[in-house]
Amino acid sequence: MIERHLLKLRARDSLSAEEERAIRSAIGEVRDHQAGRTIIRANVELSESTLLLDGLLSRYKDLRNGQRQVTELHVPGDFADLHSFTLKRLDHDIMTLTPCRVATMSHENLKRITEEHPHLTRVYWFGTNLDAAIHREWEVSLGRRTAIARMANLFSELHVRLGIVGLTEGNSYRLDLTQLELSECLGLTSVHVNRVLRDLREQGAVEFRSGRVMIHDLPLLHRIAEFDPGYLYLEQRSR
Amino acid sequence: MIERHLLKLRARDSLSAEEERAIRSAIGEVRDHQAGRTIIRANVELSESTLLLDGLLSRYKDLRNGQRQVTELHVPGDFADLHSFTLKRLDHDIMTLTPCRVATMSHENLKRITEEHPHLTRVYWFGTNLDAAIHREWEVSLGRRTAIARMANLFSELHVRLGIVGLTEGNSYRLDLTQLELSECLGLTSVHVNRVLRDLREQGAVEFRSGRVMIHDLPLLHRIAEFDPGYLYLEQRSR
DNA sequence: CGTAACTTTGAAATAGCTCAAAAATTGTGG
DNA sequence: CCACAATTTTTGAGCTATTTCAAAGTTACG
Repeated sequence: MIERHLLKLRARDSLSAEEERAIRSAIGEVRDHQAGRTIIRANVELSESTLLLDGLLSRYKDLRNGQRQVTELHVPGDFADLHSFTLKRLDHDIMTLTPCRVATMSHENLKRITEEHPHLTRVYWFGTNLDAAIHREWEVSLGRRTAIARMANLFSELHVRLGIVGLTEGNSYRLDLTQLELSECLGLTSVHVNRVLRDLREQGAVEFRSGRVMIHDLPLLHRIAEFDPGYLYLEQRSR
Repeated sequence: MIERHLLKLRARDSLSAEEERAIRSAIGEVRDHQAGRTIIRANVELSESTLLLDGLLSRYKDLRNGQRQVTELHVPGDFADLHSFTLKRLDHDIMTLTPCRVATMSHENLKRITEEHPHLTRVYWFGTNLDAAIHREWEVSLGRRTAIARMANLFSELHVRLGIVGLTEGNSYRLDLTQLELSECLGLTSVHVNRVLRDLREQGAVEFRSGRVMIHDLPLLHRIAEFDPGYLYLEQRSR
């Protein structure tokens, strides 16, 4: 059930059997949500964090004029809101982009982990710091990269993150987003996303159709993106 | 010495005398740096975190074409790289924008804190989550806001953050940045920053001259920015 | 007091946006 | 499995916020 979560954690640090047991016993209820539901609202006091088991989640903020900016996408194995443990409430909403299965971990149980498992605490702290690193890379994309490089970056990032949890088939993966949703990640309009996708397709780098990303030339994609996976911290830390 | 750091922490959570003592005894060496120096380089293994006592620091990433994106500014009382404790290395550089005084806290001492002070650990974990919240708000600015709203947001954010640590004089504060440096925060060119600053000045909202921000109409500034300080988590959490 | 760094302004260029409509795809009830 | 409504994708044409390039002022300071 939490296999993908363990895969994600073990891609960066070792976990003892004891720690794995602690995680398993901290997990609570499992829930299913339909696509397109806001499952966590900003500014609501929270008493549990949500672990994504299956599906795609989006952290986003809406502006008054109706524009939306997605600040991070979550793939299976990610905590959607581990940060709510220390923040108590969120500054953004979280919604399902596809049908999702999630598990909860109460803040009470997380507190127990901080009291009994210092190393596991650091592993989870690392997890939220990884989210921040992803935010930073997105800031760079949004602030400085061209539309095509932003798109290429997003596809590259998801290729790595989904690969870690076994959700890629070689250079291809499911990504059930509309072009409008992509545009909300990239700070673009959906019309422009459409043109950028055509451009990437015609260059022979990637194809995005019917909810699937097919990378035809990974080095080219990385070149267009100026992609450096360093910010995903794939190396093993030694406790 | 670490008074501003304590002010920042206590704006969000209570600290026991014991915890304050633990922080004080974890602090190491104090160092001074000239303006314009990169004091922490991406991808270098780190064994200590850096607490900013005085001055302004910038987290930034450079692109191959020479463009730069700043991902966060740090004010006195902030840890510049508390995240290096769990990340071990950074995905970005950190430089001084003004002359700075910093103190170090070794990762060894931080590790001891995670083992002996679970609540203080959560307070520090909160600190890195606050940085992530700031990143998210910048993503929204960079992705969706107009140039003038971005500028107004940055001035509003710094007004709050500097206020917490006693570095504002009413609606005015020191901000020793060039227009080029501002543009690197906002994903704009320095030419456009210049025009936006004129616009804000002519509207009677803010004036930025000779390293000082003078807010003439705070409600107007907030209105232009669509500023909501919720993401700065100013309320007290109850342990 | 000279020089480097920074700010300001102008004019032309452009990446990405807006508006609008057509084409394709997907989902649904019968 | 079909028909059709809704959603999504695609394309076109004109527009605008911001950039680029260039040069002139201004400020800081060694």
